[in-house]
Amino acid sequence: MNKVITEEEFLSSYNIHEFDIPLTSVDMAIFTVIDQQLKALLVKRSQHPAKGEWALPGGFINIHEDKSLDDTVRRKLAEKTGVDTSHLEQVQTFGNAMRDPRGWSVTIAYMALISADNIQLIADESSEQVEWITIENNQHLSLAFDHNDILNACYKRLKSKVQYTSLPINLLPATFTLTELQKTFEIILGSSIEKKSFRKRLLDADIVVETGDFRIGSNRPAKLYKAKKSGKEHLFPRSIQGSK
Amino acid sequence: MNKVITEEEFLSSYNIHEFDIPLTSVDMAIFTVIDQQLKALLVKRSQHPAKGEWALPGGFINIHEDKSLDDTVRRKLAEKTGVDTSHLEQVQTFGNAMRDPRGWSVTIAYMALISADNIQLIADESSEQVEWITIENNQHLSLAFDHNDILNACYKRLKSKVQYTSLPINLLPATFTLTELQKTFEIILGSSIEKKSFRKRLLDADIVVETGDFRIGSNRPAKLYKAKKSGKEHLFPRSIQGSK
DNA sequence: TATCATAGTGTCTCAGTAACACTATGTCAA
DNA sequence: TTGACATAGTGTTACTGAGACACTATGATA
Repeated sequence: MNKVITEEEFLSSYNIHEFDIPLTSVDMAIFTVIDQQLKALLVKRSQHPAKGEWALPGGFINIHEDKSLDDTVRRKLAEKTGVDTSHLEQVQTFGNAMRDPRGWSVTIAYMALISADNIQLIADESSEQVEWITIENNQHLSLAFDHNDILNACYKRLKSKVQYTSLPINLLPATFTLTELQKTFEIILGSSIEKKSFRKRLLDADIVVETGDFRIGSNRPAKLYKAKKSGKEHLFPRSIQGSK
Repeated sequence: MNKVITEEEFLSSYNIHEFDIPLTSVDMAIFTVIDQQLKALLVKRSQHPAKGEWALPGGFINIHEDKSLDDTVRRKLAEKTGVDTSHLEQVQTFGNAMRDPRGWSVTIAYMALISADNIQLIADESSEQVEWITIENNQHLSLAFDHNDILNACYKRLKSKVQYTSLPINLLPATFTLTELQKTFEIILGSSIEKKSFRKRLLDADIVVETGDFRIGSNRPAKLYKAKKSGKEHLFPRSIQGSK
């Protein structure tokens, strides 16, 4: 005969430590553009497992400190870069029995897009070195665990987003010229974009505004723009292709 | 003085049960089309917590049986529907301290698109009832945990996919007429599509082939088509809008 | 003051969706 | 047997936004 128990009774006798459950963590690809190159942040692990290997920043959820996954990710981002606001996007969750020598594990992968200006990289007890590395098509990196796959998934997401959203605007400083913005898009896209098409698309979308200032160089000054902070990422009606 | 230990030593003394880690599970929205309506599969929970409430099918990763997250999801799908092949897509991972009364928990949400023909729903020890419920815009369901949010995220993903991919073809039986396919797209999209545009788009994409058979009704017979099994979901160059 | 380099524009082409009127072909009832 | 009907399927034009590319604009510099 089965005894019927209430939810309270069930919960009071519930002990998570009795179950064989997977380890769950968060990893992130933090992207920026420096010197006309797309960069991602890597850390050299100072702790086991994979000690001494390069990996994506990340780590475990602190169930006492973090209220949500986003809290965990924002905490990790701030720990390494000091940045507290940026575009943050969940990309994909990886989970299997093999990816971590500690056993069955799940990691929720995020990508962050940040502007490189005023960034001070921070090493801490979990990482002896923190560095920007250049991301290119079809390159082979030997990262810890399955972080190659994770980085590739994030890079792929970023590349697809540059085709139909204005999102990569978050990689630039607060003010920028349209040429600088176009260059950034081209770097991610991996091909050049026709100037007029790009400008028309962008200006029609009404997502940038002139600041009134100019970037002065050794030629015609360029208007400086800033992103309109609508919060929403603009979706273009057609994807941009690039060609040359 | 710190003793330097090897990775082997580290792993041999590592015990996951010592840590405060979140519960990790998988939940899924299984979509199909029945009687010209989009349906999702719900189960009535027969176990605590949220006993007696309707919820999305899902459950814990069995770290001994499942090699990967996909294995877990496929296992859950087969347990409820008997279906073993279908379009399966990871949608979003939800994780926070509040969503489950057992404590900090993470769930990886998937959506599955299946054809409704020859489906026999299966109740088991974790669910006393299994039912298809109709999905509509802006409806309010009272599901267990945060399953409302999860279902909405999956529905949103499905709606966005119908605009620029051929993916919803997976909701139909093996053979179908173009009108039936268009109806399905319209149901998900929530608005009607211009017939010629739809047909041109679809036929140009080269993703369906005529079977040679016809659907006989009380009027002109319609050609039956089947999906070309290229495996890849076709991306249309522009999104479909719908209007009337 | 002419040259250069980069900023920014005018305008045509092209591809794919939207609109809509049209034709085609089966069933069914008189 | 035939004509109304309902749904299948087509022809054709308009519209929209990206691509191409030649053009003009404007500051620094020699």
